[in-house]
Amino acid sequence: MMNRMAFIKFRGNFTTNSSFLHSETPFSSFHLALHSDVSSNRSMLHKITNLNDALNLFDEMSQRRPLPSVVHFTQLLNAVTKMKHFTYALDLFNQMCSLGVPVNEFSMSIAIKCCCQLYRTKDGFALPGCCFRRAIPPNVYIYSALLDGLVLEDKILEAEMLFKKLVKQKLCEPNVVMYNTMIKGLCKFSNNVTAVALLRLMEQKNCKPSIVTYSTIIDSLCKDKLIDDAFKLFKEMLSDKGILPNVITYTSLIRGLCNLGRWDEASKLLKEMEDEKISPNVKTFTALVDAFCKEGKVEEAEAVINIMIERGEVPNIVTYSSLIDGYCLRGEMIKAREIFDSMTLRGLVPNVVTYSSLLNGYCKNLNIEKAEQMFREMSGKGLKPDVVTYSTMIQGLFQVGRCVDACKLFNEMHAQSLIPDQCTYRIMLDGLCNNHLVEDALSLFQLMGDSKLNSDIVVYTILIDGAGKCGKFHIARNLFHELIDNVMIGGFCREGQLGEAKLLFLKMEESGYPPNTVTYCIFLQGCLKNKRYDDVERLLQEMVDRGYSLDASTLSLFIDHIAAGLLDKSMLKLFNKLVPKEFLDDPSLCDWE
DNA sequence: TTAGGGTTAG
Repeated sequence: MMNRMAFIKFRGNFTTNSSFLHSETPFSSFHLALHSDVSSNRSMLHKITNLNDALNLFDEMSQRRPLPSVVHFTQLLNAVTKMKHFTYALDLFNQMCSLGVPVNEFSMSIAIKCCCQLYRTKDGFALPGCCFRRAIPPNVYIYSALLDGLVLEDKILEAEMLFKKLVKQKLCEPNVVMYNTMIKGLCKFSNNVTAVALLRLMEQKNCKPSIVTYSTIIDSLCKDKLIDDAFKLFKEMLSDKGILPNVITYTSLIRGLCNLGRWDEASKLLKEMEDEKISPNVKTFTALVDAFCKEGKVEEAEAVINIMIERGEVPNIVTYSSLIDGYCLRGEMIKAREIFDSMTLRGLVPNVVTYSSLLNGYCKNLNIEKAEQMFREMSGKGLKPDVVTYSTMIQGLFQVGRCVDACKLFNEMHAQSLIPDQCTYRIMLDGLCNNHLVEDALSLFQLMGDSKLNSDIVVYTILIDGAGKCGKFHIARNLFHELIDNVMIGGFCREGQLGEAKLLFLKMEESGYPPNTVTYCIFLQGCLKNKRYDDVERLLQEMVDRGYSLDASTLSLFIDHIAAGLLDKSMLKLFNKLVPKEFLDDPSLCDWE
């Protein structure tokens, strides 16, 4: 079970083309275009498909007097952005400013988008200030670009705060794209409930949801295995709203069904989509390949690949990585290696995921030397092992009893500024316990600050089991009590039995198992969800006194309640002491008062 | 006469 947040997309670096001065394109044609009418200039801009042409055209444009209009510069800026050369686009934007081109909200929004795509959303936020100085009112395009940047960087709380601030202070009226961006962010964190609530809010505010809105939520529901809810929404979209599904909507649903092993329904849906004259694409086929491989059905997966090739679709790196997983799962490592090697012949360059798949295969088949070889090989190729690679390797080392090496690698991972996730901690704790190092496991458990990790029932099970096996029944019992209490309090809160929850909460202290940070978060969430606010402030103060902190989901709930005017703003002061610093590093976003 | 949103793997 992998945390969805761990799947941060790989960002490829582009290389600078050094043949800047040796371009084969005759620039005079672009030059001429600028003299002629606007429409032909536009068509010229459409023909620019490489960076050199664009940069040369920019040079030429900037030497002309009078300067071409901001519209022409913006078109060029956009062309560079579409090529994903964000650094160059930003550089051009700066040059535009130096040249005195009167930049407007169009060019500004492109510049902000570039900052955000480069994971420099903070710099993007500096630009609206620049907008004000230039008397450009930031509009819904600019704010949407910033919102998208926050979502891209997983700063979901800041994204929510920005969105609410925009609405509350009437800085702009969110449109369908802005709603979709916020919904995408919520879905990225599996907050489907709020995503659907936002969909309903859109309807209320007469902002028509689009196919993008529905597809985003449907995809998220499918990823969380809530396939029936996904189909409910699918039907609503089709029957009530008359919005037609496209290949993306179908692909999400087919993947959802396949991952649950509901093959018959998946194939029915595949047929339905073809009847609607919507052709499956590489991603649709890859979803099938992946699902077959996860069940070890590599023959079926290979058959799908053949069909897709017959249909003129080219399998990509994702398709083959899935196939490698399939063979690894069956222990057919020679075949897995063959697929890996054949990728290069097809012009596909294996990436971190591909390497990690094969490495995982070697670990699971207890060929640790080969796994270590892959680990070194990928570094040699300039690919940095990520959290998943490290976790896989650590697990492999524990499995062959090499605990010291496993711990070394865990430390090395820290040194590389990689943050261990839920999966890494489970592997570490399990590895230590299985190798009779329960004391070490317990100290590591104490060090795990994140309450999401601390409330992980799997983690508790590993530890209780480990402690029990080593005869440390006292420790096992303590852990068991902690777990049971947290589960019970959570259960009472869900059922609306706040009185029972509170009773148990108070009893914990008396019986020598004091509530931990997780217990507090669970109980506080219960109070908020049941609109019982009498104890909230006192509980927050207790948390401050005990040095505990609020986790992201509890904090997000608090923000919702404060924004809705259900809680006193004076509580915001307590948050400063209870919120991990990284959530509040941009004070401009937190001025609710 | 220039700007924004949704689907792929470990």
